[in-house]
Formats: sequence, structure tokens, C-alpha cells
Amino acid sequence: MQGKALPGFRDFYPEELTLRNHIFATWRSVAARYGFEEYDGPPLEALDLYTQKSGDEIVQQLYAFRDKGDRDVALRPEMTPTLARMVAARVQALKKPIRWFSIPQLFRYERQQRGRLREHFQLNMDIIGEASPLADAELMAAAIDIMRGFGLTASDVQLRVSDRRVIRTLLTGRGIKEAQLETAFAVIDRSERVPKNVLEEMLRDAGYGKRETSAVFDVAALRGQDALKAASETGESLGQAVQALESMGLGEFVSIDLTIVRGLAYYTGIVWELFDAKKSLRAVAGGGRYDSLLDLPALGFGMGDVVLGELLKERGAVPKASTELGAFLIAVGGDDMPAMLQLAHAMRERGIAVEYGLRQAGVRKQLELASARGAARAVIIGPEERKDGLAVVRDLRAGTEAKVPLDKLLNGYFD
RNA sequence: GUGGCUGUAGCUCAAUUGGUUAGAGCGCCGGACUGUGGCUCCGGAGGUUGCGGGUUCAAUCCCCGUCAGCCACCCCA
Repeated sequence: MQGKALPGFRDFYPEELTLRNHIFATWRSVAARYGFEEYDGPPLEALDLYTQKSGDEIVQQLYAFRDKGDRDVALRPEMTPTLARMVAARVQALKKPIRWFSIPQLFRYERQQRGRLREHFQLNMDIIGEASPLADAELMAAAIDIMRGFGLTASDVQLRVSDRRVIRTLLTGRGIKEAQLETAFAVIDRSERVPKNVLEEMLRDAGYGKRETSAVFDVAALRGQDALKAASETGESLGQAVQALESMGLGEFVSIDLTIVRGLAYYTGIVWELFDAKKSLRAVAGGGRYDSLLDLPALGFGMGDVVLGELLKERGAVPKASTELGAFLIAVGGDDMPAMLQLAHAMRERGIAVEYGLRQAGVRKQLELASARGAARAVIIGPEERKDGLAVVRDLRAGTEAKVPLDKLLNGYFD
């Protein structure tokens, strides 16, 4: 054992990189379909960027250190502060709404466990400069379409959406004071994961009486249209966003669920999470509106490659090979080498993926390698056929063979 | 950061109450097979039993520490 990658960091062997590339390709393709432009920023930033703009939780887990120039720096734990800076620098010049996406590698110094490493890649899609709930619907639709792009359906993943303004209105309407709201949000956020008696204790410690305590649980239990009705006008934008998704035909993926709160402090409006429907994994993606972070209305979501990758593996939705060989060339003897090399290069010039044995070996051995490489066909060049200007093209899946003129092969045709 | 469980070949796992040279399957390399792959058979390489210490005549096995992984909590990109 010569050592391995640092804890929480990954080596990507070809098989794994194939999956990662597949994920990236799907992300980029859906983002492009939605008219989003790709951007990027530096992976290393000044520590200040996060201590000022992110919540305490993130700051505690920063991958931070002092560089050789005595600067306090951190590997980026999230993309939003970088995005905010980039947008702010050109806010006057950029046509709104801004629709940007990025696939940054993000870092956090925390103990790793399944689906949670010290490093991951995360698709970020953001819309800046648009207050309409149609913008919220747009991002949710994109997240759902990404899932569909991977071949997943509404029985695989579900999107649960809420609105912090709705929760706030319902709670204050039931007599809960502003100062107590933070605890209520924390309790609602955990209401599906933490035993009720523990939650009651949290509320009691925050000074909640019996009536307020049951009010919190009542609100957390509201679903669908009941939640919207209870909130009246405050629920309008949530209702419009959900209606838009239904009009797009994505309604079966979506449900209103007020237990969705999201951890980050800066969310202000609609918030949502995309879950594995079997709930064996944590959230696949999550996002929401953060109007207060910039001077503009803004919203976005993140989708990490780790949990997503595990979900795809579970569902068998992963591609097999990264490159598919069009042909594996075989020289029967040393005299056939020049002709084989000439053919190999001619085919490559035509864009055909070609490999051949790099050392002389028996036909059997070379066919074995061709098969192991997953080549579609083998082209065997031997003295007998070469006399007549031919080569043997063997279909490795069907096991059939045909003799093909070398002229045709040199021009990229196999038959 | 807290607690629990687990570390044997690249992978999945064996190894009598602690007992001598740590095995098997898969995978990898080679051969049977010098013009035809997948099958079969044979052979080979590959281990400081995570690391360090302790107990013992003797430790993969028991004890302590440490590191790593898994799980739960905390928290969430």
C-alpha cells in the first residue's frame, strides 16, 4: 500500500470518471436547454468572503489555512458568495434576469460518511434579478428535468417545496413571537427526523407554552392545498410556482410540504428539496430564494455529484464505457505491421476510435484483447488477404466475418 | 466535535479454545493455443493480517493506543 488519497477526497478511476462525466454532461445539457450560461470562479478564496456572507455552520467547517503570503484563505465551501461578488462587480452591465450555472468543486472540512465527503462537485443554477415565482418554478423544473435526463421518474425522486414566508405567517398568526421563530423553524426542519419528545423539549427550552407548541406541530403537518389556504395571500407565490410546474406537466414530481426549511440562514422565500423517493438517501438537491443576499431578487439551487451518483448506481442508471472502440486492428505477422499501422492512422483521421496491439502477438491473443476492450469489430490483416488487397472484418458481437477491400477500410468503411 | 461497530491479496471472504509456512473464489499475468475472442484446464505474481506497543513459549485472534472506514448524533454543500 503506497498510501491513498486524503480522507474525504476521491481518486477517479476511468469507471468512476465515466460516471462523473455523464453527470456533468447531463447537467450541462439541461442547463443549456434552459438558456443558462456557464461561469466559474477560483477554488481558493479569501477567508473573509465566507466569514461575512455564510452562516456560522459553514464557517466552522471551512477548509481554511494561511498561505505563504500570510493571507487567510479557504477552499470554497459553496459557490454563492463567489457568484454574488461576480454579479455585484458588473451588476450595471448585465441584462436581467441573469441565468447562470456552474459546476464548482466544493470543499468542507468535516468528518466524512456515506454521501458526504470533504470534496464534491455541485451544479449551481441561479437566477438573479427576477422576483416572479415563475423563476422559482423554472429552477425546480430544471432540477426535475435533470432527473428525467438520467432516466429517473416521479417514483424515483420527489420535489418538496415550501415557503419561509408562509411558515412565518402561519406561526405568527398562531401567536408565536418573532423572537421565537428561529426555534420553530429548527423544529419544523427536523420534524421528520427527530423524535417528537426531543422537539417538544427544544420548544420548551425556548419558552414555548403548550398552545404555541401544538401550533408549531400543526403548521408542520400542513400539506398541499391546505397549506396554501391557511396562508391566504402569503401563499400566492408558492401556489403560482406549483401551478406553473403542473402546467409544464411536472406536477407528479411536486408536493407542498411545510417541513422543508433548509439550513442556510439567508433563504427568504420559496425553498425546496429534491429527495430520493425511497428516502434511503439524503436530499439530492436543494434550493430557494435568497433575496436579501444581493440588492436584487435572487434564487438558486445546488445539486451534488456524490448523492446523485449513489442514487444513479442504485437505480442502474449509469453508463458503462467511456469510449467505444470502432475497431481493433490485428496484424497477423510482423510483415503486416506497416499495412496495419497505415490503416489504423487512416481510420483515426476519419474519426474512428481505433486501437491495436502494441507488441506482436498471436491472433488469439490480440482478439482476446480486442474483446476485453469492448471493440465493436476486429480488422485482421494477414499475408493471404493482403495479396488480394483485402482484410478480414470480424464482428465481435455477432462472431461473423467478411472480407473487405483495404481501399474501403482506408476510407472509413467496414463493408 | 461525540458515541458505537469494523479493519486479512486489487475485490468478496476463510483460517480449530491463541499453535508452526495466513488460504479460496473472482480479477490480473503467462501457458495449453504460431491465422480467430468469450469456454475449459494448468501455472504464476500479489500479504509487514491498517500502523505502533503490550500480554504470552507462541498473536490474524486477547489488551491499550493510533489511523482509516462504516453507522448514528451534531450539521448540512
